[in-house]
Amino acid sequence: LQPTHAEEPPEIRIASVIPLIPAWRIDKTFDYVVPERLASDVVVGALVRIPFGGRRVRGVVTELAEGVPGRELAAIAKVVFPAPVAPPPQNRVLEWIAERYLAPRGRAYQLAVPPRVRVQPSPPPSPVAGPPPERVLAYENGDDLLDAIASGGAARWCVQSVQGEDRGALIAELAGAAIAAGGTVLVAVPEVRYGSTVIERLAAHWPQLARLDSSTPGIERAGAWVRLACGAPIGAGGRAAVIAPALNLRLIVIDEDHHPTYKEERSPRYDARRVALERGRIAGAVCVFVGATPSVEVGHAALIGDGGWARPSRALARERRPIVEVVEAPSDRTLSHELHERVREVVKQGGRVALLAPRRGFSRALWCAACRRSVRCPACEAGVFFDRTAHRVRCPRCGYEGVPPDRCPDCGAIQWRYIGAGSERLADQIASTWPRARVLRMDPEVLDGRAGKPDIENADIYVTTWVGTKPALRPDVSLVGVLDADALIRRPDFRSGERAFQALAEMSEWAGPASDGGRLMIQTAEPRHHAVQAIVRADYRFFLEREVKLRQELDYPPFSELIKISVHGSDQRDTLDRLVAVCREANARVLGPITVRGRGEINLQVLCKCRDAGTVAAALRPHIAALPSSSRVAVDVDPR
DNA sequence: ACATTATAAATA
DNA sequence: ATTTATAATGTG
Repeated sequence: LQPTHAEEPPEIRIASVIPLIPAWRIDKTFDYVVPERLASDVVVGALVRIPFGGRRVRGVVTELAEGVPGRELAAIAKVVFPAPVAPPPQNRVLEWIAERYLAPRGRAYQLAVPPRVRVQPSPPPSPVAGPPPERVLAYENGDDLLDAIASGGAARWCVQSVQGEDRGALIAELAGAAIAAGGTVLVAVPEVRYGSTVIERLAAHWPQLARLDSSTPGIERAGAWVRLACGAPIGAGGRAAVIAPALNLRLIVIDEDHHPTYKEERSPRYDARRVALERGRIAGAVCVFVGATPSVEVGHAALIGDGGWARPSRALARERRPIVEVVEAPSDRTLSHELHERVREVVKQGGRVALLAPRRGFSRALWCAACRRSVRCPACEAGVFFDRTAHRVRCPRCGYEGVPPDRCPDCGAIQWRYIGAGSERLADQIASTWPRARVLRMDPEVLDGRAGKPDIENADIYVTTWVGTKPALRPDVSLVGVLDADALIRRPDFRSGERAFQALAEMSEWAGPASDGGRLMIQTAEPRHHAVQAIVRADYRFFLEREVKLRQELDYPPFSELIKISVHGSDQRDTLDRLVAVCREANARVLGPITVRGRGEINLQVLCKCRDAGTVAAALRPHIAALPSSSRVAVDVDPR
């Protein structure tokens, strides 16, 4: 009856692969034949090597199908990594990152790829139980949080940790709850140079902790990656930890979510906090933000009941705070009479003091190491600032700019010192005021000096800048003096209030509880500012409610989502205008353009306020993809 | 006529 | 990103 088709082509297995090539031209998948010998290893999410444009590149499998190819296909050469790096539902997170942050898919998939080293697959280690819950139960709603972790499913929580809390131990309790329920855990910590106490605490509980932070060597990171992909119970690292592989993910923890390092500054410019929420939603995991000063975005969600909020009792928060004094900042001196008296008292009693001077931008003065004279502007004799990255000197008064001289014009010495002018001068001044006190400057320059760690335990007065105050390096002090809180409060940025509050809260924590003699003195011209008052009251909610109101009035996050677009020179003005038109078409409100000086070049910049950045990003995508590679356009979704 | 270099197009 | 075909420019 039916004629037999003698040459019916047989069905074969076809894999769709996204090549790991960061180009808009390759923002799509390519089909390959799966050879019989690789049939069991080529799964969705597998990292493979494929022939591509006359060479071999790596790629990630996004789809598998049985069928008849519409054209002749090349074959997958081999599987590169012993475990899939982006199995579903992980691949959906990567696709989401490519979409939201306007990156070619190949670049987004690159995030899922471990360091380039050969590793062996490993059987999942048997899960070790965590510490029993104790600290978390001291918080309001702490029991509900444990229930949420135990029962599984997507949820978001804000854990507003009390000042002085051992967050490593607290997070270990949460992780223990997830592991006890048969799930796995990823913990992200701020990426900082001097290590993370939270990771050390976790490693103490779980020797098999998969360490992904940048301080662990590449080969070990690749090992951690494969262990997680094979089902290891817990991994921890910097912002990249939120895209690490995990099987049966139940809990994602973001430690100190206000920290700026959660924003990736290279493409794809993702915000790890936002990615964590999306991954939690997709994977059905609880997303927990832990910190003493949660960002306004996280705090606002907790405030309006979008997710849970575990917080310390008011009594506990007050018990942990230092005595806080707010004084008028003197205009003629650096130390007010009140602060001067406190320092004198403490030093007399053999206690220790920390004084904080604000750092002025990234500019430093240039000093001769021999005669200690600073380089002056040849045009107007004012002191010049030295820009280390551009290796140029600039005069703030007349705008003179030039190459720094080879040798000192006064004594001919060839050795220069590049020193933060503010803290250097302050340290000299403090030392001459209290000649018998040992004064130590704790700037990054001093800490990174080849002499190793300075003797931080053997000084009476520490003089430092905001950036020099990494928690890991803080010696015990009984008095912290903030010389100029206004430099924080008055910065020209809608997050200045938030940043000021967070910085002051850190200083409050450094001072320690009043019961141990801790005292914080803040010099400011705005003693009634809510960032300052919230520190006095040790009341995060006090700050949050006022800051949220301001954000709402100005329609800034969390009431809008931001996209920042910048183009290189003013000759790109029409490119920018076209993109702005697209944003407006997508119902974004556009501020600017403004001109921004960055590293010698002048950029044009606009800021888009969007109801949903995702839809505006989707509208922009084809236009960005079609731009010639010569046009230097940077789109930053969720800028910081 | 043929080598060298810039440019665009394709990559399964 | 890299290769490859194609056009453009240069050289004896």
